[in-house]
Amino acid sequence: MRHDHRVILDETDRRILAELQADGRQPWAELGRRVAMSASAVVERVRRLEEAGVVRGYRAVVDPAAVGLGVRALVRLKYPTGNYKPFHDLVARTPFVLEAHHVTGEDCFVLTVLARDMRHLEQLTGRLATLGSITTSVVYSSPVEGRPVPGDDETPGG
Amino acid sequence: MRHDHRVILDETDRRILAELQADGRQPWAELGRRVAMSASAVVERVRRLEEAGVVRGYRAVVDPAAVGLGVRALVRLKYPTGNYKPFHDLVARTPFVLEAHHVTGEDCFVLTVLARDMRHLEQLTGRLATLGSITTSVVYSSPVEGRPVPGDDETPGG
DNA sequence: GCTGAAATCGCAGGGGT
DNA sequence: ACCCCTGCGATTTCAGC
Repeated sequence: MRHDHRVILDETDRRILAELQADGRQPWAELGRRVAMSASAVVERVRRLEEAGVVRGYRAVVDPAAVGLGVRALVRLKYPTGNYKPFHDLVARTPFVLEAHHVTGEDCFVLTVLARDMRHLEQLTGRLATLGSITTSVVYSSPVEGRPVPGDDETPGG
Repeated sequence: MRHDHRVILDETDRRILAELQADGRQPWAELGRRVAMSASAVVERVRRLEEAGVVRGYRAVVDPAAVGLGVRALVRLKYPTGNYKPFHDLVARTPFVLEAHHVTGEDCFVLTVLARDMRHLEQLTGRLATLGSITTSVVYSSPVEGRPVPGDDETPGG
């Protein structure tokens, strides 16, 4: 659970990470079978990966549309000041903001937002617009989503 | 595992989803304790949530920086034509593209990209730039990340 | 990293409200 | 529709090697 320092992974570690990103709930015994190790050995490796901060946890993947949040949007925010307090306060009490990234470029922040419908999105963006100038892009579809973090040596023809 | 049609969730379902998004690997017995139900009852509910497409799976959360991918960027792509084949082909064989969203606005696509370092990012964006005009924003930090999908009635003072 | 034994869990079947 | 209990096989865990 400590630092973010680089960790050296061998081939088995990478296979374990790929497996756990594909199915985070499979039994250790099953995972052991897939990477050709005993259950106890695989558990020890996973424990070390967690300890090293490589594996940060396990999460169920929930489909927003299935729970009534059918609209997804990316909101870019041009934030005028260096006082980030109002920004943090607003996103902290707005659970529909799934992500907020501080980025280079003209737009200081990029947010990923979920909304029930366009009316709800209008309301959410209205609140965000009190912080600064925003640009909203509504997501039509996501051709790529939920890809696993690749192993650090992966370079498949490109 | 069926359609994306709306599903009606009660309070218990929402608590289950919150728990499984916080720790997707906890034993059903433990989850039952937390929502005050027997293990078998909680398993039955989770099975139904999976069946309905609300829970799409379980994934380990891997820290990209810990495996040597210390750079994250958002790449906006102004795609000139309606022929999406070259785009899909390129992202399909580029595992460092974690997400690709088709969005409204001037930029047709927004991609989330991981890279080992700036040199690697330069290489990746160079490839993407063959498809169309791009705008790259490098992520400094992510004040909000990995938030759970909120219950559909959540409106906490905001 | 492997084995082996005890505790725990997962999974079906059956039944109650 | 929803929930609980029981039984058995599989899994987890922790010891020692």
